[in-house]
Amino acid sequence: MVKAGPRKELMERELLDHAAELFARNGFSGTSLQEIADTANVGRTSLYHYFSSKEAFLTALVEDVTMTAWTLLSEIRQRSDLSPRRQLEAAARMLVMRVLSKPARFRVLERDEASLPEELAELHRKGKRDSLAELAAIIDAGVVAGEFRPVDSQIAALTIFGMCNWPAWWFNPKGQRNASSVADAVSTMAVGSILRDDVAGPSTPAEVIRGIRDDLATLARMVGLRET
Amino acid sequence: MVKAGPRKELMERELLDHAAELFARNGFSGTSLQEIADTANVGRTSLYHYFSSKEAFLTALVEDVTMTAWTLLSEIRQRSDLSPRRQLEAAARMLVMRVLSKPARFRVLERDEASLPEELAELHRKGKRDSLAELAAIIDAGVVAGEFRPVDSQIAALTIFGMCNWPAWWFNPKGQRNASSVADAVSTMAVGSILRDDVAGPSTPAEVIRGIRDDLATLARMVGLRET
DNA sequence: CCTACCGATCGGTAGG
DNA sequence: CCTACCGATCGGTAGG
Repeated sequence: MVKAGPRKELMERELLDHAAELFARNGFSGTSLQEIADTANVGRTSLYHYFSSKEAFLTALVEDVTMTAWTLLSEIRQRSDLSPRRQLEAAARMLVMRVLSKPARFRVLERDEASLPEELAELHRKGKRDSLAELAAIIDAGVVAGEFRPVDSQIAALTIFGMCNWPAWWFNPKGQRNASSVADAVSTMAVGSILRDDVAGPSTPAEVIRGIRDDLATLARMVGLRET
Repeated sequence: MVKAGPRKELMERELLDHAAELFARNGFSGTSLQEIADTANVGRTSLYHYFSSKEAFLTALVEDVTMTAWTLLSEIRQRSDLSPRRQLEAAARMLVMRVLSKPARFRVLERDEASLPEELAELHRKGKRDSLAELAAIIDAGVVAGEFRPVDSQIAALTIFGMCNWPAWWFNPKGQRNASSVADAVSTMAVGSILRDDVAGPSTPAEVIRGIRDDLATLARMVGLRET
């Protein structure tokens, strides 16, 4: 990695931020280089000093966003100190925080997927596929462990990605809610959405008795009795 | 409403379907009228016989989609035969089915919101605002009734919209899952995401005892005893 | 006068 | 970081 001059780096960063906002609002095709230049008060052709093409803006915007989710999800899934439920909670929280750290870039990536150069598009598709598989694996583990309902883990994983990505479209960094509280709320909802619970309520006396026995066992542990 | 010739209506419908797919894939700005014309095997200028401008395609695509959600949600919220929980379940199911009936149009509406003519954009914003309020009202009612956890109803409603809209981006009508089973899965997850349950588990002996008392009351009802 | 188009070309603007 | 341009293609409209 060649160290670029700080002036140039600063300008690149500023141009990218403007480009992200414009691409997120009007799309890649709907944004002209002239518009990007205008927001930065430079001539249009001067942009080519920093980015070799319009596509290079898009590449720079999304390349740091595309591949990271899979790595992070994989690390969470391998943490044996966390139950699947806690893994899912951590995963959802991480996904929301990640999305809210750069909301405009996520909207661009989601929106203008088809405009990505083929090599990057392939990385992006692989990243999505692998991330989905990691999240589905966490969910399957939780189903086997009895923590989660016996859901279709593909649909559940896709739906939870939806929950975690959606804040990119409505979150206002200048609003009253901070990213962390949104992440807490969404991750709690994500866990709740597939958590095994008394959805239907106990429906037979036998189930009620089993519930009482569970409660008594919990109570026994609390007061220090050995399990019988 | 003037009855148009069936031939013209048929052609309009076919053109709209092609336009929806192209707009959904490459965006409004990223799609040329030439491309739409090519997929329908007509000359580009012939399109002007059916639609007065490129914008008219966009308007026709989304105008039937924009305002309907609010009406349907409002009707569900006013059904006094349904508890808030069942209202939420019905609402989520309806939202998913609605999205999956025309996935491409929903993607276009979400993606190219900024390209809508101002009058339609205003309707769209109002539709989203009102729909959010209806869903939040259902959630608030459920919180008051004790069916739902005491969530921030705005965040919860936005997140549930996210869950219900996301299938538009991954659902494959030719795949093995049908729309109805996806709607069932997502609506169950939506309800579960805010349903009051033992999310944290009982944490004090007093809570365990309360749980046992609840179970005993349930058991008493089952075997026909009067509540004490 | 209507419909369903056609080949050609308008004035402007795109990325480079 | 500008001026001066290019090949092409854009959405939209002309006459027939």
